[in-house]
Amino acid sequence: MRLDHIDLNLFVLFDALYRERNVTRVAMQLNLTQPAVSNALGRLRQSFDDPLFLRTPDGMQPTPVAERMVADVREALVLLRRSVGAGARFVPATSDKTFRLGMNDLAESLLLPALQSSLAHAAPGVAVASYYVDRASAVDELRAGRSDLLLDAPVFNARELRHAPLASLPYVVAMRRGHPLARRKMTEKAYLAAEHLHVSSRRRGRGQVEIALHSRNLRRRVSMRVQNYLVAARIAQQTDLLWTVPRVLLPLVDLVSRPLPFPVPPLEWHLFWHGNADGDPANQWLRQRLQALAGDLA
DNA sequence: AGCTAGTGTCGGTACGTACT
DNA sequence: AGTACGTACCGACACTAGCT
Repeated sequence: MRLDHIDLNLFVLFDALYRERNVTRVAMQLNLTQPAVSNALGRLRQSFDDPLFLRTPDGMQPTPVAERMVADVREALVLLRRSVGAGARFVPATSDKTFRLGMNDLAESLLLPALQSSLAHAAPGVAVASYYVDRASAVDELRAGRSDLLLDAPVFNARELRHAPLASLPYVVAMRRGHPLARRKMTEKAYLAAEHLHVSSRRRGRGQVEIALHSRNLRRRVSMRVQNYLVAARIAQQTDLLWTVPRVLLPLVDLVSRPLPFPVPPLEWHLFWHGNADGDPANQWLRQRLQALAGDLA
């Protein structure tokens, strides 16, 4: 394949199709018709002598050749956009960009209301879409540009990612109003004797509390494990389960709290993005916004 | 330099095909 | 039947060669 025989715009289409997995949506994004995109894909297929994307019930799935190409294509597009000036400037007041964020419902509850207020003033045309992103696919999400930023504990060590600390959230023990343990000081003995509620979107894996207890050869009994914080709050309000949560959540729920009777490291939130997006002004702008909002949380 | 005809490219419409 | 991708064909446009 000779580069002088290929229209470089086809790589823009390739990038969009890799992200969207849908020819029709790509056509709308690029202001083309579906057949125009289909024809362009045909030219790409001819150039690379590979189908690149296969039609499946789950959309247009990339072939191994496309998978091998995508990181280089995206990197090249970032460099091109930077050098030709398109995208080199990000003007929040006039931008209609949609930022795609990966975060759980705790982060959504704590950050998105303030982010929306802040955007309404500074960037009225900007939209935000938040998704739950599985840790196993997090690096792929960022590499493919399907997500702009991810918010999670510092659990990723892929060299292609960049990250920055966002917030450090200390834990407390929360429980319903009128709970028998709400009237007195929380002791380690009382904590360990109680039944607990735990929030995690993963099927297995120990949380921060379990790790802290394990280091002291202690265990607690988790009798209910759920995947989102708003559900957990309702359960805690209606049962005697204790819920060890970041203190910052308390203003959002009708629960009382006590200090933890043993040391547990705070929940560390980091912001992750792909190295390709490191110099992207829009990505930089949103990172700064989120860091400012997270600073207000603390 | 300006005009014209031939050629290639690309995106459009219309329609076919596959799948749910 | 509805949705989505691929194909056939057509027109617009750009480029080039040849002619005046």
